[in-house]
Amino acid sequence: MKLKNLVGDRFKNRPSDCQIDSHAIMIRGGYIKYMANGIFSSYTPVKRITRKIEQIIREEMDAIDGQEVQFPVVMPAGIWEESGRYESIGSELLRFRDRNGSPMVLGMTHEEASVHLVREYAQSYTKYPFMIYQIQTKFRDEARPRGGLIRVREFTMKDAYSFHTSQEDLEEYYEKCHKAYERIFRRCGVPEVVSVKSDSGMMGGSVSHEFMLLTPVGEDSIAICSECGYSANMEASESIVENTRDEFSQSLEKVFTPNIHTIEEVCDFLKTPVEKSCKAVVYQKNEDDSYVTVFLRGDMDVNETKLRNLIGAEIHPAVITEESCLHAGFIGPVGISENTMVLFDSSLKNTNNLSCGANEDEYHFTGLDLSRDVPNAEYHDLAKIKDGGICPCCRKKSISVSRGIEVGNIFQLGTKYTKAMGMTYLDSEGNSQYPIMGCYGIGVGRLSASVCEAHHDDYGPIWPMPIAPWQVHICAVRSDNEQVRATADNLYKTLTDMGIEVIYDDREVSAGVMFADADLLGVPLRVIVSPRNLKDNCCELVSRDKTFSDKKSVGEVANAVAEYVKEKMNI
RNA sequence: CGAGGUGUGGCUCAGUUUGGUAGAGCGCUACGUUCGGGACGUAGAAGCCGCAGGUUCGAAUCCUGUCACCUCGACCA
Repeated sequence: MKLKNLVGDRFKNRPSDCQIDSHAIMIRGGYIKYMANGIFSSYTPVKRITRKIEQIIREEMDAIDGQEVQFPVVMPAGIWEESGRYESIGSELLRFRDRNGSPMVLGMTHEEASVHLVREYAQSYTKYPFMIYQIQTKFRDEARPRGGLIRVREFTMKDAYSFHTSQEDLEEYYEKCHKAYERIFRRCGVPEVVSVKSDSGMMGGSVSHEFMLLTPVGEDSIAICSECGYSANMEASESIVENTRDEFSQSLEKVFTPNIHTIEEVCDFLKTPVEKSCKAVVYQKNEDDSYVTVFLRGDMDVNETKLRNLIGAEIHPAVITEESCLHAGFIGPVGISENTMVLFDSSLKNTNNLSCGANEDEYHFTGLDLSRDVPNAEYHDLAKIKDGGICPCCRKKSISVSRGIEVGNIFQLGTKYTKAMGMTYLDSEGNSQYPIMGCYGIGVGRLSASVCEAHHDDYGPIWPMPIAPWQVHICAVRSDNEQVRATADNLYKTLTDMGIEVIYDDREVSAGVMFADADLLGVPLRVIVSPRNLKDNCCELVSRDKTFSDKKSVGEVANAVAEYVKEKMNI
């Protein structure tokens, strides 16, 4: 199409309320228009981008046997009452009543709808497994939208739901979906998206991953190990922070004099009854029979799960007593402060040392004989992971913490929704079973904004060819010149006939305006037709990212463009 | 929901302290001169100064209330 017909203003000033670049660019470039808090309209360029992203998603979902369906945006409260989420979700779920006074909700996610859709169909194990997905508008009444399309209240999302008859089958499919996601992000031009372990939050279930585009403006903090590839959202990451022995000892002395305390003294300090003061978790290492002992405070149940993931071994809870300490190789009382755990290994066996735990501000227990050198002792605070900290997986000091935008996620849901909503099937032996579910989401609009955030310069976005609003941008500099106009018109027609998507700027404006607008549209390949070039009977090809430029004779330019486009489409 | 900030043509902002006819630049319209990185001249159009009360001869400006937005928290399939 011709640029002069494109609806939407492009302008020079950065709007003052835009905090992040992608937001400013999308406003300045005529991509989106603000309507209300967290609610935007999209102009043609961003609509074309998201349409292409959606098409890529469709192809990859279909390739793993997904079936596209569509759920309603407006749903009766009833099915949300079945799952229990009508009550459990807060004001993020928009509730209202229809003309008859029936309670309704605006869909913010569609687990309930997906179960509702298939629970009559899938009553036999022979129907499984299957996956259904949709690409559709969702509404979440977010407390604080921000960053243009990064965090909005109304948005388009691809959400998929798979149903299985065994955990193994779910895990196998989950892995397939994980790989499909990697292909999607690669094809959208952001192969740098990483998957990280995450908390499953209100979705329920156990295993989940988030797909994060790493960028300083992201809302989440992610810990990544450069050595072993471990990665996790900070919310979910187990962490190990090493304290040097000196720091540790110094801090410890502020709280206790270095001598042996009784368990009563420690418990008194911790304000915890003796009988339920602590529990020890002891497990046996694979190698050389040595022990690692972890002491948890009695009410730290949540960390037990994390710990199991961390250690990858059975854990044996026991109330700490003199006996259990002895068993673990230690003598005397042990206490742990809130959010603090201590790991140490059995090379300490038969010393008189007890362990000490630390958090950032306080060191809460004692028994350590500071006069003795204990070279193998490790003092760890598992409460917070830090930049430069120790990787919980490979134990090297190789953790780096980055910010990231969550552009997708995948969950192993289990039977939470099928149970709650009474969906069952008969297995091959005639027993009634609950199907096991997985769910898989990608925020389409957020992904487009994330690509912009990851690939832009001071002048505008640099869209990857597969999702660019147009593939080629023709600038007819001095279109009042007859030869320029004729050449550019002809090139526009030729390329369009070849099936290439062209935005054609034949306005009679100065070159500066023309190039600035082209930069804001971010089309990956630009063809400049101008009197200066035509003097040599050629046209100029320039890539938006400035890494490529070439001159081709007027006769060759169309083929050269087609070749370039074709090459860049296959990334 | 808590703390702070901002509301003035489409955009960026000045004017508010000390009340006195509504301002600039960009953008927009017309004509002319320019023409490879947001050119210039001339002439125009466009604003109930977020909204509602109040004080005053007179309010963008002072007072009260309210709404919206921004930032930081809380929250967040």
